[in-house]
Amino acid sequence: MDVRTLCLGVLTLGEATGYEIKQVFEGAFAHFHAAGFGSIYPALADLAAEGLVTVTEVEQEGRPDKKIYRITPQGLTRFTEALCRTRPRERVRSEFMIQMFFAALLPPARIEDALKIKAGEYREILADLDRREAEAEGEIPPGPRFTLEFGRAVYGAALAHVETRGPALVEALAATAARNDGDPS
Amino acid sequence: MDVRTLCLGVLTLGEATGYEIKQVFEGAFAHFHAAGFGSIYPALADLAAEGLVTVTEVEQEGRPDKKIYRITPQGLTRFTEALCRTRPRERVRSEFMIQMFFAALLPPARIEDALKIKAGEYREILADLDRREAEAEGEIPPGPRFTLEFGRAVYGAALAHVETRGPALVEALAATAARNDGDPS
DNA sequence: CGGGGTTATATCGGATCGATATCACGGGAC
DNA sequence: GTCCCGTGATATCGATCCGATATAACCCCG
Repeated sequence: MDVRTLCLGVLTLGEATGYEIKQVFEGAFAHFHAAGFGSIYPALADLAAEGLVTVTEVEQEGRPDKKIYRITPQGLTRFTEALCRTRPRERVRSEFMIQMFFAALLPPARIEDALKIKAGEYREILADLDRREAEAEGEIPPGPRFTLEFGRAVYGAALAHVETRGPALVEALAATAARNDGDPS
Repeated sequence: MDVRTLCLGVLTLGEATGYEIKQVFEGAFAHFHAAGFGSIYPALADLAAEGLVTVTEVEQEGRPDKKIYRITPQGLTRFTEALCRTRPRERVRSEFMIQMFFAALLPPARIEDALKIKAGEYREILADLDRREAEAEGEIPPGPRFTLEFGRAVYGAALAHVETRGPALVEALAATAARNDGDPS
């Protein structure tokens, strides 16, 4: 699903500026679909040209005009169709896993650091999910709730794995490094 | 990390053709970094031009020439540096989560189907990881082992979540739909 | 003997990412 | 008090990446 369709989806939640849509991608959508300004602004321009959203320019003193986007009935139809038709793929791109896969090429201490940092990042993400739930106070609809809890389950498992299996990885790497030093056959 | 660097990484495991590199992306790397031919072939051409890999063309009857790529010492240095320098980000792009987030816009039966299909996909991925481990028979080095078990932990958690929380999602959606039908205020 | 899967190469257009640019306000550091 | 950084807001540009497509002949099953 392209960013154009995604923006349409965000606008089903209510009117928004491009900047606010970006905040949704960094907030509620952060753990399953991010997008940058370089995709969002052209997408909104296309949607407006197609009549799937309306634009209201609000003049602001000093700042650039604020453009408030609202979805049209055609836009909602279009989004619902796209949502139904889209086959639900899942792609991951993890430089962290690349580093772990090729861990033997780096010093064990470097891997140990990377594991510690990554554990910290996972804890932050989990804290963020908790915070978002606490702030909403039970008013989260079933769909968003499902995705939020999915995030918690997955990142919880990732954190647990890094914490429980990480030390064994570092040990194994240190042992191999020591063997290579001590017995350079 | 770009595909050029990734290909260099795959070649640290041994010589390979572009086609075989693609198979690694679909196998060992599948759950953390895929790549298509449209990225791999140009990447290999660039690497060869930079002297980071060598190419040996092997003529074959009928088929196109097979090009076997091997990493050079400069290539290994380049990859190790890139691996160390890269900050380990993790990005996810999940159309499945998008569908679940906007579940209220689709018929509950459609969501139920999507959940069932996704559970099946997760089971296949887990079976694939198990199969890969069984085939290697304990000869998996620590790095790849860590990533394989990470995949098991994460996809296991995802499957458990879909199976345990999925029914509650469908129920909640059905209840809302019924309320909207029965009491159209 | 036809159809589908495998081995193997490669390109092309469109989508996306990350960096960068601009402008001004408000608030905390010094 | 003034300087700088974060926030709100828009937008573009080049590099890269993705997906579809093209080509071509093999092998095996029915």
